[in-house]
Amino acid sequence: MNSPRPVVTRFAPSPTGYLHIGGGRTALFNWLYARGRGGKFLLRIEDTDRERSTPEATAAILRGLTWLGLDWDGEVVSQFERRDRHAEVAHAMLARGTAYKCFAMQEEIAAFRAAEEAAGRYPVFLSPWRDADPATHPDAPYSIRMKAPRTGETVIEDQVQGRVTIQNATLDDMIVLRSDNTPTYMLAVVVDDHDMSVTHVIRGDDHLNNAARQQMVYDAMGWEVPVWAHIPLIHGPDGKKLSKRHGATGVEEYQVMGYPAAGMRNYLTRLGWAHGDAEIFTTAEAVEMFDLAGIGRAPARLDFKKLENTCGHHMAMADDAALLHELTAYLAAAGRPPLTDLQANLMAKALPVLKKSVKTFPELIEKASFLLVQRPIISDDKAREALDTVSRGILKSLTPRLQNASWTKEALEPILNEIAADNGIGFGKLAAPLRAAIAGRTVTPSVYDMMLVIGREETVARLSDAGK
RNA sequence: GGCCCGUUCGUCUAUCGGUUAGGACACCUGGUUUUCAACCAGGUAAGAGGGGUUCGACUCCCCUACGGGCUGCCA
Repeated sequence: MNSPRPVVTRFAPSPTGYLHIGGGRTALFNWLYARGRGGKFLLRIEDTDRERSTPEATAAILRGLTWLGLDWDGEVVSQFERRDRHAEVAHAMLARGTAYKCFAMQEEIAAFRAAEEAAGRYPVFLSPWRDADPATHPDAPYSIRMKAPRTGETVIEDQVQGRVTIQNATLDDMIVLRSDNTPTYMLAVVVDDHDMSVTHVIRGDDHLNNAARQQMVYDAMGWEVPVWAHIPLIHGPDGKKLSKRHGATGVEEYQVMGYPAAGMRNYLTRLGWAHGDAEIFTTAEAVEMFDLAGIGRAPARLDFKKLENTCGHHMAMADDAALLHELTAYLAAAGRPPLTDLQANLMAKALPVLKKSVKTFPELIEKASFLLVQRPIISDDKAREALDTVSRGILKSLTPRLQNASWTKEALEPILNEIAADNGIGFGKLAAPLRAAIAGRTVTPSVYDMMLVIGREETVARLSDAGK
């Protein structure tokens, strides 16, 4: 609070799997907050758990962030590589008298906890070494425990949750440095956040209780406590914590499903955060509007329908060239065949029309099938029905009329209307076989749009094929 | 078990003691249309329950219920 320091936020995932959608949102909030205030957004990989951390997971997290468009400042920090510094701080605490050597064995502690729990009590392990005379210390491995206050309370001034008070008596003297000299998470986060000059810690509220213990470390070292903001976790549509059984939980899965990144950002920003009635906004606008005060206190549920709707708006407002670029990236990510040069050219022409009515890239591909197929076009069952003998005759009579027409909607419209009238049918009846002939299916964009995109030559060729 | 947090339409939310409780998604109806869409107009729909405080509570306090989190020499 009232800190004169420039804003520095960070995202600090542990590399034990893909980037979770909840983690992606946490990163997004940190990113928005920093970017909106001319601050820095840092990335730190919490890889101190050597058993579970993998370089593949780190790579996946970076890919996910990159896809979401969240760029970080400076180098990615590896927490593991900072272990010497963590140990150094633990020893500094020792020297300051805010920590002590504990020789209690793990088995001893585990047994104590088991016994307490069996007795129905809350196990707070009080180490007998807390006030022991150093002269009595055995020559044995030890861990370093923080000498936490036993009485009173610790108050967390949280920007989202408000003032949270924790009784110190419910907290035991946590270990900051293990007996093998490696730091625990509680120590490492604080040391890293301090060293990285992090001013605002925005993270999941599963860390709210941890904040009290971490604040004690800040106090023990005489460091300035950062601004806390613990945001509620994302839940599945059923209100339960989001897990695999709800379907996609990884950010990259959403890319593979074909959601545009801009729509994803907009949706995720609005999930658990509001700014009046603002619903659809650009990333620049989000950066401008985002604040901690707008974050809700209750966990929000993922709603795919709204995600799709939001994505639809972003598809429609996207820049054509950028959209084509993202489509290419989508195809690669989804393992679908890339566009040929010809297809890319046609797509560029069709995009201004197609983008208005699609929500995702798979839907875009579906609507664009007329320009992706090659002659001879293979019709589906419904299209074949539409191409009955009578219809084929009509198409045949249409072909020569198209040869000389100028290729604009204004010029084509009267011709098609005339053909329809000549055959005593409405335009709707004529449109069906036209769709079938041009696209091989009955659900397509408007016939004019298709004809204009593929051009006269191709249109005539397809109609001729169908007329045979 | 203990501690901490949360609870407004089905969903995301606005409201910051006085509103016909607003918007968006979804849903329903109608319109438009060359199909599916898109688009336009309208509609249904909410303060978990119970006590207080107050002239007046969705807003403040307490209890209950429900949901979530933490309770490791994991992060």
